[in-house]
Amino acid sequence: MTASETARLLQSHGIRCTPQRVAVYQYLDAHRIHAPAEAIYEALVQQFASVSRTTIYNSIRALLDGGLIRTVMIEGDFVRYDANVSAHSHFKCRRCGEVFDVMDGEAPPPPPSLHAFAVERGELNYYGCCPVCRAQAFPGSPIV
Amino acid sequence: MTASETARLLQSHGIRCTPQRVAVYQYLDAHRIHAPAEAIYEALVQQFASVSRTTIYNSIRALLDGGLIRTVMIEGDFVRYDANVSAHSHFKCRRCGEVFDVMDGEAPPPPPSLHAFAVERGELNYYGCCPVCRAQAFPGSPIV
DNA sequence: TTCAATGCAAATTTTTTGCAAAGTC
DNA sequence: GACTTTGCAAAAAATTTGCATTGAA
Repeated sequence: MTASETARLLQSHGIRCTPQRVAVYQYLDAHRIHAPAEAIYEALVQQFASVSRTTIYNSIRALLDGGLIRTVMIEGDFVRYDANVSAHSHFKCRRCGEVFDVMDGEAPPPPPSLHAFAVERGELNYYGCCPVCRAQAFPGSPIV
Repeated sequence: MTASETARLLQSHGIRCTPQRVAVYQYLDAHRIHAPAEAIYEALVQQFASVSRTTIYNSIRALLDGGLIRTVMIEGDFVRYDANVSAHSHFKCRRCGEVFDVMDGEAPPPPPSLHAFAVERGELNYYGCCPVCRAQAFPGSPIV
């Protein structure tokens, strides 16, 4: 996605455009690794030597408010962000820490006890050990 | 649950007993509000004037390792803890911040794409507006 | 031109660490 | 008695805030 396409996307979501905001969105869109703010900062500092963490957090907030990105609340010491806002869930490997997309799973509809609640969204996370880490733990076993 | 009953419970889970650990577990068991470490600290400081946050975090870690409590990863600036380790999910009201138990909902079994992953657990969160906050937003409407 | 965003520095908040004293088994 | 936990102080890490300067519409 080019910078001007991204700029139009932000504007169509009511987000004022700045080069930094465009770059934050482009980073998250191109690197679907559920990056935390610090990773975005480290990537953007290559392009904008003087970019600040404040701007990263400001840009993230603007993109969240516009609905262009989403938080991923999963075990870890920081909040992760995801440019994939379609229905899907996540798996976190407790060994290597990586967060995987689970495209064929999504939160079930709200159960009866939530009938009086206004439910905006559901979020489904799985935890365990990924195939690569399993292979390291049990060398020789097939990865399936 | 008395202190000695709690002490036996911790020991049966391989957790060494101290008065502070017993109190942390008792607090979480009695107050099912998905408390963060700070709330536990504020409660325990009433009983143990000299208790430290370090001890709260140490105790939490011991209880987590023993499987007596569980983390609740949901939007917010801190980790919450839950003495209810049975299958259930959570709802967070984005207006008042409260986290509700959803006893009739739980994470679905891992979908096909996770077949090569060792899945330890699933976690299901909902977000939105609780009945009380809805009533405040739309006065006069029935809470259902 | 007007209002909003950037970037710096400093503060705030949550959680972790090093270590001597005290406690558990 | 051996080893662990406690609690203090300090550090670390993530995020927020105040404010002067710059930039977008």
